[in-house]
Amino acid sequence: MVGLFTNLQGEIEPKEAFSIEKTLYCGQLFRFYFKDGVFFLPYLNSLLKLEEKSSTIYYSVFGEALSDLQIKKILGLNHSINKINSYLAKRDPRFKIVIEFANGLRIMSLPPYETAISFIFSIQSSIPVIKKRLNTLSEYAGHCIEIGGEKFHLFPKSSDLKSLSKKEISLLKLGFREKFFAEFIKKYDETFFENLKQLNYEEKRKELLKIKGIGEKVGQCILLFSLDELSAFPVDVWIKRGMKYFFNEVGTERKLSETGRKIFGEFAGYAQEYMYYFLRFSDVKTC
DNA sequence: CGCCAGGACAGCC
DNA sequence: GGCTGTCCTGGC
Repeated sequence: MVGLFTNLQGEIEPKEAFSIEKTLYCGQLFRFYFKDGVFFLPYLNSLLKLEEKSSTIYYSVFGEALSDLQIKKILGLNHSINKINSYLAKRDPRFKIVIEFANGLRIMSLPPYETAISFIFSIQSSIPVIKKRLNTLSEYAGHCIEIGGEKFHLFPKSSDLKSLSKKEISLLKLGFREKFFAEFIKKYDETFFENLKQLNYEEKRKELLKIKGIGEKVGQCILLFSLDELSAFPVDVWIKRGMKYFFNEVGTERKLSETGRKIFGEFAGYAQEYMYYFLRFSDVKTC
């Protein structure tokens, strides 16, 4: 249990397009719950409850307090989305249809330690599988918050994970990812990632790629979702198809990522998430 | 049951 | 630097 419950409440009126659904279902965050029109998001020592009613966001915070400003930052509501959209449309007008379709999606600002583990778990895995692994881990080692008889588990701290037994690790069924995870929790903690924030893009990227289990794609996801690098451009199989479909570009992940960053500049990460959302949820088939 | 989806890495050139 | 084979689980 996390201390005494605070139960802060408030509301946010987004000034520009914002959709909780698009933001949560685009694969940046795996662990959230949806029930009766309400979303629950574990975030560090807090549980955030969100409800969208006629474009107002009503929130409650359980566990550790979060300010209005912090919540906006977590949800990407601090980004000037109209400016970003017109910037991207200008960089490549062929992309307008994608921007239109995904409008409302925001890049979140997530805790890097958890994000790193989440994307190590994501290697060669589908979203439901990733979610199950992360939930199991949180149930073993994370703090629990109970609301109205419903239990929610926060993501474990580095200090919790260092004491995981071999057996508990094996129950996560990580397969070949297990060795990456076991080494990761031994060698890294939250502070390591907080310190990365002071480096520039290329330095951060290099540091991440030194970690076993973090390659080009996973590294760029961590940069984009948790290390304030909106120009990162992670290339997975979807984006690979998309780059061919929209720009007739092919090549390695590294090369396509550089191409995407050249086309879309400082907000390439938004273009990447928009593209992912479009490829997965629009009717347009690219292969 | 077989088949497929999904990235990192070592080993090779 | 790029290419190839291998690694494992769960859903269909």
